[in-house]
Amino acid sequence: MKQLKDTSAEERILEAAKVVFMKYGLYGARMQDIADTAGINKALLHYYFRNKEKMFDKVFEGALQKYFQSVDVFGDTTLPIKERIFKYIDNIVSFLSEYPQMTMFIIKEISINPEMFKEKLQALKRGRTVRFIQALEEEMSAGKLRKIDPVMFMINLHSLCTYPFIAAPLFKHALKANGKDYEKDFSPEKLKQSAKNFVELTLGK
Amino acid sequence: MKQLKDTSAEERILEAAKVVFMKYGLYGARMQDIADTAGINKALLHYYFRNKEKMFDKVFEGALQKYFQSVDVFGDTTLPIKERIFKYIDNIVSFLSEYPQMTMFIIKEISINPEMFKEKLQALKRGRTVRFIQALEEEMSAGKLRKIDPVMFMINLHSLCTYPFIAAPLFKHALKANGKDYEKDFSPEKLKQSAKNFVELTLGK
DNA sequence: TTTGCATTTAACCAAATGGTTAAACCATTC
DNA sequence: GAATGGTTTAACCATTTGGTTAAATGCAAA
Repeated sequence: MKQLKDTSAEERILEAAKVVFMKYGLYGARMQDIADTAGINKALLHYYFRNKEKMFDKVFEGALQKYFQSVDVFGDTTLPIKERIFKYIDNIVSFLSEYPQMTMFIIKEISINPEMFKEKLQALKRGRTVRFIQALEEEMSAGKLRKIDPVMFMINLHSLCTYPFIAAPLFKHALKANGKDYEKDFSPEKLKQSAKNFVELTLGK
Repeated sequence: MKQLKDTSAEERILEAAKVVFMKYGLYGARMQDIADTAGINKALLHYYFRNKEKMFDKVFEGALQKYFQSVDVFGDTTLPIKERIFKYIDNIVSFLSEYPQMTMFIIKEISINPEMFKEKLQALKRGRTVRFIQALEEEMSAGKLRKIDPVMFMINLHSLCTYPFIAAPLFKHALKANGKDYEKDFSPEKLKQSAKNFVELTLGK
């Protein structure tokens, strides 16, 4: 089992909890596994974070915070629409390059236990997405953007930016067959460019 | 001849195992939970499927089988390229409409325990994807399709078809704010149409 | 040096969990 | 009716797991 060191115990525990919870989820994660990964005794976990759920909460809250930070740019009304979209692409792809498991973690845990996170989710969104969709519709009506289904556009945009990270293990496997180097196809820069192409292609310029 | 009950115990167990394993994964799932869901005694599980891992194997094998069935059409060289793509879109979207959690289940379990599934994955793919990408490249060279990065195209195509199901819980939450009925935006038919538009747009006609 | 406090540990504990066993049930066959 | 064999169950068992406790350690202030 991999160990983390060279930081305070509390930090090491949180970092280890992040790793283990992301991999196994709330139910699948084992306290002993977290302790081993952090390189400390199991009792320490309970000293710093009363119990498993409280520890999970800390980890999940941090994850949500960081995740929704990428989406916040949609609400920045000082920027023109397309720039907001491009910034979102840069944000989310860079973020997921660092934490490729984040999307699955958040979605899985929410779908397992929706009640647990209702308030937290409610606090994070304040109609950002819905308002942005309205802004899209307005520009389409004004003839500044091609008229398409704005909701489907948003879904597609998120899909292009997010799924490549989720499915990376499968893709790598499916594409590994001849001598070609497919790692480069997952480079963040290529993904960003591809998503931006999609935006230009569908919204017109 | 033995009379089939409308649902035999064994079938009910497998069905319950599917539900519970998909939700919690191998480590997170509890045998008692599976037994309760199936409405039988816990010992029955071990009677039909020796142990947890063997039961999981059965479930996972079935999942893989069904999942890769959707992709098989890429290898059907009797069909023109674009028709293969369109058929894949129809296949995968219809399949995921029925089992929205399938993608996450497969990817999660593989990423947790890659060794466990190496052989099974190896058996399922025989360069299908790689050969299809070569076919794409040939048609591009022949001027029949617009010249784009074929690997990125495949990644994008899968993303558009798959991610909407994965993220449905999040999307529904993010979009639920005014009186609009957003359920229709997740209709399989709309998704298929949107993915096909993407294909036409990027590969040219 | 000693006091006080945060940090750390080994040793436990009760409950949950995967798994076993032996017996009961029940329809069919002899 | 007895034997057969697949099906079902309650009662167990050993291990794992989340959580507790009391004592040890280190360290900074008095």
